[in-house]
Amino acid sequence: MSESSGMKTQQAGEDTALALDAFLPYRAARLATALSRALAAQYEQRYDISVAEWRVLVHLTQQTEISVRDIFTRVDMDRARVTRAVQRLAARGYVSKLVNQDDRRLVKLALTTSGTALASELSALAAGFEAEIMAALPDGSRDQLMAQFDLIEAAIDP
Amino acid sequence: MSESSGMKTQQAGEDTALALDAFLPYRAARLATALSRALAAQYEQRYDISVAEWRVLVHLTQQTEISVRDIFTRVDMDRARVTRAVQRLAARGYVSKLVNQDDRRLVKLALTTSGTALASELSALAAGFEAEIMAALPDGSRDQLMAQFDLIEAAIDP
DNA sequence: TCATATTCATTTCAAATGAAATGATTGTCA
DNA sequence: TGACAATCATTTCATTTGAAATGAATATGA
Repeated sequence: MSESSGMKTQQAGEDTALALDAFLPYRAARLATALSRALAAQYEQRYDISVAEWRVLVHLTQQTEISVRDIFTRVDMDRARVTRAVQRLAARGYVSKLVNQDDRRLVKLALTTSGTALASELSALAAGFEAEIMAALPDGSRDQLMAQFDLIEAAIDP
Repeated sequence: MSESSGMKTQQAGEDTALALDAFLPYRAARLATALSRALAAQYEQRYDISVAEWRVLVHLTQQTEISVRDIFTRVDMDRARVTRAVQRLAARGYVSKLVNQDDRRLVKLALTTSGTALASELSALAAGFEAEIMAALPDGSRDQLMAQFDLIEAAIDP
């Protein structure tokens, strides 16, 4: 407590100081890790599923018979991370891996029966988690946030 | 291209499907990495500074003579990561490390002259980067976003 | 057709990460 | 006062990460 009342021998560049708490990249990063941690705390130990595995599962819930590439181009993970997540999921029987016969470089991924069941449980859990958080925000905040996120991402890419 | 027109042998659980593109934790993570990557691309090679180092620098711009703990409790990094970032910054002469004589367990961090100069350049670069992005959003979006982020973080913590 | 380039999934390897252990210092309370 | 708990920064160690290399398959163009 004596620390915070200590004299500052040098006031660092007042003029150039960046308000970290209002700096978008930093706040986005902080928000993302807080959300990820809080959500992961609800399923990681209970289902023994990592964030990467969870993303692959949910992605397969939306679209089945897709390749590793289909996932990592849409889901913001690199190829290696997707490959590893798929390996773990396949080893535990949640995901099936077949060679795509139309193009044998591609892998054909799909949820198994138990994978579908697991994904359902996880989706429900995730939806509940999100609903709890959104309840603390004014109505319409969700759509507003998504629209803002879309605009920001669009402003970055090109 | 033949891939996307392939038949789906199994339509995965329509009822339980989670819309990943509208799922807050996922979108926050995607936004954060996109912002972090785009910003880092502007300073990483030019100044040879990592994201962790950048955060420590900016934090020291706001408050000088602080401890490692002061940083990692506020800046969403764990102790080890802050220690390492500080080590690299100190080795290159951007940050000074002294023992706090009031409590000799604590380290007293401060920017050096060259560290202050570097932080100024980086802050200016970062502010410009952010300004470009915010220009693509309606007026007031920034405050709105920060307020929403605050609410979400508050809904998570307790 | 055949040589070359490209695409895909995986593996390799070095670096980054973070949980837990460590050593040093300070706080607490009987 | 003195034993024990708590706090701080750092280090250790096992895991995760991602860029680049690899090997297999397909596309392209002479």
